[in-house]
Amino acid sequence: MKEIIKAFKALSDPTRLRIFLLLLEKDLCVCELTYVLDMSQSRVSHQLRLLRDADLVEDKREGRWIIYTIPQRTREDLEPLLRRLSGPNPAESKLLPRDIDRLDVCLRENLRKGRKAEAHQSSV
Amino acid sequence: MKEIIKAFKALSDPTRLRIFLLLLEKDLCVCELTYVLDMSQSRVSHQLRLLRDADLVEDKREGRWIIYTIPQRTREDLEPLLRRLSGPNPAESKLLPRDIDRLDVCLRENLRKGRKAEAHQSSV
DNA sequence: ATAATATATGAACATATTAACATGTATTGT
DNA sequence: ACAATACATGTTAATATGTTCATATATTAT
Repeated sequence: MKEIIKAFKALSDPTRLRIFLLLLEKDLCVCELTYVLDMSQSRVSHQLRLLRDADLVEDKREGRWIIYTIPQRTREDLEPLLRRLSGPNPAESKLLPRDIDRLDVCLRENLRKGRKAEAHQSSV
Repeated sequence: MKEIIKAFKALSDPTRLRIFLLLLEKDLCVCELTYVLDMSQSRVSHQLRLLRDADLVEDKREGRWIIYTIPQRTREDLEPLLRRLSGPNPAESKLLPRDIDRLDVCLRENLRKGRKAEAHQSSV
């Protein structure tokens, strides 16, 4: 029962739910999440820790980055519920449009490898 | 997204999760819940309100009592998840043994109709 | 080695949540 | 009408949570 509560609690905060929904779309490192969410790195790290403590995400180092992932089991447990819960169209992701946009930008500009996305307003 | 958060938040408190799990087993009135949980009536009422605000339970007056129910839709959404989440045996209820016991007593003694369970320690 | 990048963590503060207590309302029984 | 039962609600105090700021650690590049 403690584990159930931890899991629900972890997902009952807007910041963490946004992170979780983003990770459902794609594995991401902290700096990518920081960019997409437009929040301080420390804030993102803190919340990632809680998600990890609740066993909702896993992390693995990959060179300089630490990539966060949702384990398959967790995905199977929660994805169906998230699709069903509230909202007129249960099929579509519950992500904020804003987060979808910034995730797109982040992936197109290859934030992780290229190190050139600091000024993402720049040239084509 | 706000609704999702409300639902998760509602289930992320031990008191409310216990109530929810009890209601999954059987529709109950406030005084039955108060007895089973062994808590103050006001505390139970408060928590029921939050569950209701999160659309996780419904209430209907029935004579002197107000019966709390989990709507079918909600049941379908959450029962599978609760069965899967953590615990060696996903099939069994996640209820505390203590709550199971007291629920049994409560139902055997017919707390609602009989008005005789005040001193449940009493005679046969 | 040193600097730069990526991430984690600890302390302090503000805010939100929970529980206890007192009290209010609605229904039933006499 | 009155008392008793069932339930709800407002207020306050204790506790938990989220965010920020400062700082620490780990990896890579030079």
